[in-house]
Amino acid sequence: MRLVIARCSVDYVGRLTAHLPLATRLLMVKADGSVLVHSDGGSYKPLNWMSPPCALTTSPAEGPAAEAGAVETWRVVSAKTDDVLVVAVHEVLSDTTVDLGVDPGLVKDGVEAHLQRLLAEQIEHLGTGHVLVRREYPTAIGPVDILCRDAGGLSVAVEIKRRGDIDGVEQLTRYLELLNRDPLLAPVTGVFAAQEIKPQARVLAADRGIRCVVLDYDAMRGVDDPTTRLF
Amino acid sequence: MRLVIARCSVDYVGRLTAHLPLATRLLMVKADGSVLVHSDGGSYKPLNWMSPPCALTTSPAEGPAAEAGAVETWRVVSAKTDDVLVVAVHEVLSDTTVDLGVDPGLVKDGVEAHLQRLLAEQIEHLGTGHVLVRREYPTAIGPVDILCRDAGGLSVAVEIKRRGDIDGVEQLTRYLELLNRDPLLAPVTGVFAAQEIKPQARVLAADRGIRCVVLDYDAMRGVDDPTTRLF
DNA sequence: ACTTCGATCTCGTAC
DNA sequence: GTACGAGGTCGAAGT
Repeated sequence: MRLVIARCSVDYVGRLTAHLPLATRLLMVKADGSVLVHSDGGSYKPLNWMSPPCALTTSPAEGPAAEAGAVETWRVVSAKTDDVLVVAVHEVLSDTTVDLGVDPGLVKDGVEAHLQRLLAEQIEHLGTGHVLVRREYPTAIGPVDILCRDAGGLSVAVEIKRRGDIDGVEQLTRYLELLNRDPLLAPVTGVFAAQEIKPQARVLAADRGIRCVVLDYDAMRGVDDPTTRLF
Repeated sequence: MRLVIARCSVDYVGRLTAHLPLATRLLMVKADGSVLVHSDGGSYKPLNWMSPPCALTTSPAEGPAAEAGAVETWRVVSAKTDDVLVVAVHEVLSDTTVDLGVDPGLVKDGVEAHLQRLLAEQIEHLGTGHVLVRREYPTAIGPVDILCRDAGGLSVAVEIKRRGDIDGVEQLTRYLELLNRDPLLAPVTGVFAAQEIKPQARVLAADRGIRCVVLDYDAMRGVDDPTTRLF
């Protein structure tokens, strides 16, 4: 990895065009050739960048760039598209290279899959008497997150999202349409379960006769595993 | 901005939990207190991070961390949530601080919003006699990009995409269904406008009686602003 | 290889 | 501020 602190201006041309006026920034060049332009704020997203696979070439500044005060021009060209990132380097304040090696990678826990497992174990959150049939119940257009039966023995298809948006309701609607063609299951009702449900999704769900259930992840995890966080 | 190259392990607990085993990485500490953990590959996204507003405190390693070989512990705590990022620093290979100042920021061009504004200004691209009613016309399930009336005074709902895919046609279909329930607007026809329309989207649109219009962004921008960019 | 979908999404923008 | 849609989305999992 190469880290350059430089006064520079940056131009990107690709799916959109973008320009960064002259300022002091961090230029990060990774082993795979990708380049990130970071400022001293914002968030984890760089101001501008080029994703791998790509190639970086540097040359002395020429023409208008040189006249504007640039001393070196970086051209980062995407290997697959015709995207290009051009950095006009005016002054290099620091330039260091370090070998980091390959990273062993990230281990995650607590995403939607986890929520699905918890709800399957605590299916009573959908109402007294509910019984799990199975998770990832297969259909021709993909698996339904959960299929269960209510206190009356009627089939209930459940779509789980971390954040309940309109797309999730559409998805569940398609499943319900399909499941209701199966005489062994029909009638199948729908439940849209999420940690948070957007008003628009609620409206659409109501219009389709789909019930909305808000899930409390922390409470569900608390029941599942009483060990609390120690940090 | 502070740049530290260090052998470290990282743990994040917040909306999910995540762990990074011991390896050499770049730790970027920004002026707003945010911390980014980058490896020498991947993409512009860090392996792990803490978004601002947050606070970083460092202390000598203690207990299990110290026994595992850590010399220093970084705790980055979010100011608004209870998210926390813990970095166990085992060895510092480099530690530099540089003052970048405030960045003047990015100038963008060519996104969907721009396309929408241009089409609203040049609504005649939909056909002679078309008149704009309004952009972002509100409905219960979200705003329609553009509502206008054709030469005959009939309502036309327009969905704009950079790339016209099947999803966009579905979206427009939902809007049309809803808008046509309004006796003051009905009958409402649909126009699917995009720089590029996929064949499948075209077929679906035809099936739904939706007209497709391909937009020439460069030409529309040329009318709006004749200055072109030269690279 | 391609598609689909989640994300500690981030980011803009309209209300 | 909040809510919602787009993204140069990125990335993983399944087909």
